[in-house]
Amino acid sequence: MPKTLQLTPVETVACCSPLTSEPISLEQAERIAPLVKALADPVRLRLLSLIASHAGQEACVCDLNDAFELSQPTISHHLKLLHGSGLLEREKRGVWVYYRVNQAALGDLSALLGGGIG
Amino acid sequence: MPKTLQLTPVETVACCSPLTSEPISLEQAERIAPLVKALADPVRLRLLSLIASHAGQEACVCDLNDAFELSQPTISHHLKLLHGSGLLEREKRGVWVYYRVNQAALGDLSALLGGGIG
DNA sequence: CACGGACATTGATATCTGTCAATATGTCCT
DNA sequence: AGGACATATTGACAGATATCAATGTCCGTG
Repeated sequence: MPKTLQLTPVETVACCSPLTSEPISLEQAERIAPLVKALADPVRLRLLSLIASHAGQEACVCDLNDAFELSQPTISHHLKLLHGSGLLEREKRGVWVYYRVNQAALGDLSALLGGGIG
Repeated sequence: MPKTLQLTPVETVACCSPLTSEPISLEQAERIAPLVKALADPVRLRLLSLIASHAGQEACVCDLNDAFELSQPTISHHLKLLHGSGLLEREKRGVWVYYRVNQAALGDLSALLGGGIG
């Protein structure tokens, strides 16, 4: 296959002025929405918060599973979504998988909403 | 009916430390998620952006309808969702209805993600 | 090499969501 | 009052999503 330029949703958000400075385009909206959607779930919000505030700013899936009354595949599904959107980074160490928050991604999203400098 | 204390999602978010400072509770997550979900759609992102950057920081529904290739009920549906979540304020003037962005709401959401002071 | 444990994938299902056509509501003008 | 227009509500439907049970994959250990 051709070597197409592949950007994560996060990377495509980073370039944008705040929502409030000028109307965003259809294309921008369609790139940003999946990122926001990745956050728009109570389980994923808690996952992100758990990981971000965990010692070493990272957490093993085993820890996360224990924190919810949900099946292991369900947690795995949410983690995959967060990772796919670029909000979480993934590292496998031995048998365990560790996730950490992509702070820049969260920051960009925050700047998008919060006004910032534009 | 009894005079129960009713908070919009926005009002319940404003109180929270950033996601990254400590693990949010189940209850917090369930209050925050609807607010994020209200943003998690390309049409609603564009609506918000259009209104925020419009002259006078407000826009009439008629203007908004024209900006999309969607039916009038669909736009009305999205506006209702944004208004219900507290992200948009609504004012009827004569036959027209004007929406404006609740900047504080956006700001709170931004702070929730962006770290802030905690 | 076989087993067990950690995590991911698949397939099924119930619920939620975005959309539109049709209709209702409310307001101004004549 | 009646008609025209702006917006909202309802009902229906297709597609997305959250969840689980079952199964697969990968790695370390005995």
